[in-house]
Amino acid sequence: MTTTDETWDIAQVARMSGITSRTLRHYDERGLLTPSHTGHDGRRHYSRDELLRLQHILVLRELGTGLDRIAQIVDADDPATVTALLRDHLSGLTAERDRYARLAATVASTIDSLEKGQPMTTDEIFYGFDHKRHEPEARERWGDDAVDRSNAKWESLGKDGQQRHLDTHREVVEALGAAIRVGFTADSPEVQEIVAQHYAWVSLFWTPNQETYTGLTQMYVDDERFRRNYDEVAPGAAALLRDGAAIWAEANL
Amino acid sequence: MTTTDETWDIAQVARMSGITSRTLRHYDERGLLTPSHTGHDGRRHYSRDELLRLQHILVLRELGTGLDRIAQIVDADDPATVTALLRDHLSGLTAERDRYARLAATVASTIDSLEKGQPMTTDEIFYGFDHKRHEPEARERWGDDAVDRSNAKWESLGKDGQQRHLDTHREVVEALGAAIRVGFTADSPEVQEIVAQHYAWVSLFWTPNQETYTGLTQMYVDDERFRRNYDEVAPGAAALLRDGAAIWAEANL
DNA sequence: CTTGCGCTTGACGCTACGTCAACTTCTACG
DNA sequence: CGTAGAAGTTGACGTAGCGTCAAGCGCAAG
Repeated sequence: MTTTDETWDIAQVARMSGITSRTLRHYDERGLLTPSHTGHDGRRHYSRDELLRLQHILVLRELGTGLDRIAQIVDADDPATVTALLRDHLSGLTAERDRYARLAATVASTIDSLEKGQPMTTDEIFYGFDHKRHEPEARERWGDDAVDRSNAKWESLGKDGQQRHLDTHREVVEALGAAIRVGFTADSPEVQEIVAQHYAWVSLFWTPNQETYTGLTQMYVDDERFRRNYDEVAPGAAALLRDGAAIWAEANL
Repeated sequence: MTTTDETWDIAQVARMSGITSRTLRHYDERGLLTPSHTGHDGRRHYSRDELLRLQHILVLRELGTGLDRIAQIVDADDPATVTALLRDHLSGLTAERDRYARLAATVASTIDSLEKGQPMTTDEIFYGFDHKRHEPEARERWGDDAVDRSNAKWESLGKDGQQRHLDTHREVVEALGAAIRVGFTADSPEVQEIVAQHYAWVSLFWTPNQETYTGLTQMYVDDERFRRNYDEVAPGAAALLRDGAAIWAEANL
């Protein structure tokens, strides 16, 4: 019983997370992270939920997302939005990694030209330097559009609709399990129908095209966390969805 | 002749580099990047030198260095400082890459906990999240201390001392070449003496310890750009310096 | 002659905190 | 029990790196 009632004061949270207490106070001020309760003397106390939310916030902050948008994202607690956002997250992380790889190449080039004293062409000078294209893209990806629309959609569903939406995903996963047990193949009309349902489910918040949809389902297979979610109903469910999605997407997207 | 007299106006530079004209004006204002000349109407014109300087600036900016410090760095045009700084550059870039790898792991962990609804321990929540340690370190590494001392040292040398310093490195490289041709081994007193000279040369601006010094000389071998600089005098010069440094550092650092 | 484009110089705005300052509260110690 | 010191609190102002007007000028085209 005592383990679930743990709370931490501002200094402990600061040490654990590696940010300053000032930042925590700032987040409280902005309404981004409110302490679970405040002592009679005004001291802030945080519980496990706040720690998770904070970690969520910090990951997004690392990616350069503004606090306003972070608030929108972490407040969107429906699974479809979270799934879509995390997918972008992961691709954002790998994109960053690639960006630094290109930067390293540019630095090496610069070293070369500095050491040799040889001039580079103007094209070479800024090669691999997508700087302009990178920033706006990052901001667009997390733009008001996508997130706002997503949140608005979710809100507009009402309590009932939200519950139905959650149920829909359950149904998709279980239909996949049933299809596997019966032995349907990815190109069967039955599985294609399930894929269509899944696409409709995802599309409620985010509209993938052929490429991104096959990429999404591929990730369900590649990423252990997602795969487990599907395969716990029936082994191979994630793979079946991916294979079915590849066929379906080519025909319908 | 016409090729070396090229100039570009602010809009062209902005397009090439991917930054805004406002930023270029800001850099002019700060004295960070002054146009090669200004038209009678006040219009800014940039030549090749400014483009190179700008690229230098932008690379540093990507790494999160402040404009003040960027100015110090790009104004330090001596090879020892540049060598040390670029070494840190490259390690900084790979560190960033690693950081994003760890972030990806954290994101995956978060996905897991969100999907499963299972609580993570407080340690797990912030695992791989060196956030606090990362930022200050980056700022420290480029801190006033190192760069200021380096610049001050360089200035204090005077024109003569600066030239002597440049010559010293030439001497070290050529001594290595001679040692190779004569067949001296890394543990020979002659090579050890050369290493001592090289260490003294580096130490004028930056004082490596055993680990960082062996790391530095290892990089001379690993990085093609640096290696070429040594090996063009005699093949194997970089490797000989590294091997000698390993022995020398263990004995003297 | 004027319209419009692209530049110019101020000047103020903004984000995400850092950094005092002045004050309260809890804990430790004599 | 009194008090010092550590650690929290709330304002409030400062900072970096530009974005974003506003107002004006020079030049080429119509």
